[in-house]
Amino acid sequence: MALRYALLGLLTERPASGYDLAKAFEGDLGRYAWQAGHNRIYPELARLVDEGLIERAEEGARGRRVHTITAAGFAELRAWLLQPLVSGAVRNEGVLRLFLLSALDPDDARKLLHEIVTHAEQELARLKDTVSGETPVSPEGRLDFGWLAAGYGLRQYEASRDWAVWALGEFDKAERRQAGRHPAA
Amino acid sequence: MALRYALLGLLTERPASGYDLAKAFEGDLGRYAWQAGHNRIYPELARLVDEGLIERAEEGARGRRVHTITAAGFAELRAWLLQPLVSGAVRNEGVLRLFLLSALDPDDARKLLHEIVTHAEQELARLKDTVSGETPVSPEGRLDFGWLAAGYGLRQYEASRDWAVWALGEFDKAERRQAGRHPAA
DNA sequence: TCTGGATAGGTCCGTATTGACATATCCAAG
DNA sequence: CTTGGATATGTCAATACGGACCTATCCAGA
Repeated sequence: MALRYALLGLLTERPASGYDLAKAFEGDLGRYAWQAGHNRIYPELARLVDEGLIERAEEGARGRRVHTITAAGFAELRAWLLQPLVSGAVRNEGVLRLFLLSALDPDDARKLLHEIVTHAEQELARLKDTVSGETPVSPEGRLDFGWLAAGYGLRQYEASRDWAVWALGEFDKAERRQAGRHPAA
Repeated sequence: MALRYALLGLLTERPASGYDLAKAFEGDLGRYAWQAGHNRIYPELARLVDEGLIERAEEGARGRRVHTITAAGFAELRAWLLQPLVSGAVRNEGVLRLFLLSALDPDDARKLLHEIVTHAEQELARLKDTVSGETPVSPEGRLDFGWLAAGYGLRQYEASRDWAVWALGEFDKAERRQAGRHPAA
């Protein structure tokens, strides 16, 4: 159900072809929020057309077909966005790995935590550029999806990094406690 | 593919029945990392047994069958956890809504952002209790999954709240810029 | 004793999703 | 003028998943 809203949302920014939309999912949208390939997008676009939530223009060059959101489509999107906050589907392989970290022995776990910190720092550098560099408004004066997403990603990675640093400290503490309980032979 | 690792990971903490595992997904694990109902869990456990990654004990009361991770299962889990960081499947309806926020007109968007801030504050209060209250180590001296997860959730919600506050500010700025461009009639 | 809630296991069906395959056009660089 | 890469759209089969449904046991409290 979420894919259709992602598509409707993207189409409020500008009319787009399935190909354009597939590319949009390759950015921060796909990294933090929802993923979809063209194979999933084309059938869903067809359904949205059937339901009158979007309109499809005639074929352009290379069979390109541009889609535009309708008033009905916008109403549907708005209803979904404003419905009471429920934590719906959540699926994040990266975070799952973080959670399962304590299954490893301390050396492995620490190695992984250090990697997380390094990785987060890299992403932070990239995102800082995006957030500070890009013009924040669309021609009509609306904030840009990608820019908001980058701002979110930035804070997300800061949180991840801080968590990893905290977890490293906790691993150290736990180990010291164990050492105290079983003094060196 | 991730479900199996989640199950293997949970079984490194302690042997568990399918029912126990289903409950584990109702906590912070399911909220931030990966969701699964018992309808997905039972078939996957059967597959893991077939592949020799876990072992299933005889039936106890109410047909309860306790599963234990094998050495092979642990090796599989470890390999997955230590494999180079790739951003795998990500799916988060809540974050998607945040990203699509700028599709709304400023008043609606602001309303939603305020809700996000309120909601985040509530969750923060709950998580602060968990993180500060619970004993951080298992009997064998290993850090508790749930506790690490709560620590992550805490930082996550802080990031969400900060983002929403930042976004609110940006909406204000954008609106003031628009007002400047089209002075009040 | 009986009843409701928690424990415990499971199936089935429709939809969502992914990976692989397939095709055609446009265009710039060699 | 040809070739490779980007643009563009699709299908199909296999798997993953979620919601709904079903059964049965244990036990505490009314």
